[in-house]
Amino acid sequence: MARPASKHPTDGELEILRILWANDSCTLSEVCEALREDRDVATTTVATMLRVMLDKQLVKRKNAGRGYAWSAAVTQEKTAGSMLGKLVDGVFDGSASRLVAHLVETEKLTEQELAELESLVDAKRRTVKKSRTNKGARR
Amino acid sequence: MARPASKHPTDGELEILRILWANDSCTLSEVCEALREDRDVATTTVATMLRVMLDKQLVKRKNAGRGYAWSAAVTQEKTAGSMLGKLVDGVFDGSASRLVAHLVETEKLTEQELAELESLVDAKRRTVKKSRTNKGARR
DNA sequence: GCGCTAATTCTAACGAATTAGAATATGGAG
DNA sequence: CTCCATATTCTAATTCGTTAGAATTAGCGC
Repeated sequence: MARPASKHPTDGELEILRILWANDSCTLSEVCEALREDRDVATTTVATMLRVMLDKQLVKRKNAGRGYAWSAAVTQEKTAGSMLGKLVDGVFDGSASRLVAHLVETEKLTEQELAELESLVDAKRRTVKKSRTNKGARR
Repeated sequence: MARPASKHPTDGELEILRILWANDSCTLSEVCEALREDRDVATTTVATMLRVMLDKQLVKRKNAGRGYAWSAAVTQEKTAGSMLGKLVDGVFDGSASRLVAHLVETEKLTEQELAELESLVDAKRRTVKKSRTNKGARR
């Protein structure tokens, strides 16, 4: 009868994860320092967030001198994938290609990115085609 | 000093928006009926959600017989765009092409979609190039 | 016109998320 | 060894999102 715990990191949690992804291992004050480049935040606030994230197993920690060394417990790739999946299902009717089409149409990609993308897609098409004519199949 | 209202539709709100996007205009009971294909929900719950969404200007309504005719006040395209932007900034370091690369790598696209995508990208590259050699420039 | 049914509004409860002060613990400097 | 600064834990306030019962309103059928 109340709000369900979100299956994905919240915005605030994502902010911290980004810092940990970029740094591999941080002390509390290092996390605080990084966060304070964007906004004002109390040390205890960050400590509380880390503890909550520890419960959710979004971060992990190990003893290190006067406190803990904090690091991410989920990878950027996995997080990106699940959040992307949710967005695809939620607003693009489950169609990933529609999402990409949207990006292309709204010009969020530079000429250079479009070029890279084209060769990426081309390469992928060839490997997919090859694995299909073999035993591979899948999907 | 507490949680800020999210700038984007929540999961529950998105569920309702999807129904309204697909139907253009609904009565309360039509929304309920559509929701109940997925899960159990009380009529008053839906009514409350609609009222909250009205405050946020996610939906609008006009008088129609015994109640209101409800419809979306935001387009699917605009919503998709802002949520996509948030995801790009949040987990893909602002790089839309990295997001697409992720989709391609993790095989979320069928061979047919890859083909469509390739011609889409190709077409876009040509129009971008053309407008750049002319006065257009923009961005 | 009168009641039944559906829609709406009012009210409220409760968990999740965010924020941070107060209290406590502890490693390192001197 | 003692003190200090930092890190952590405890506690709590506040708001949002989600859920729905109770009460009220208002067409529509007869």
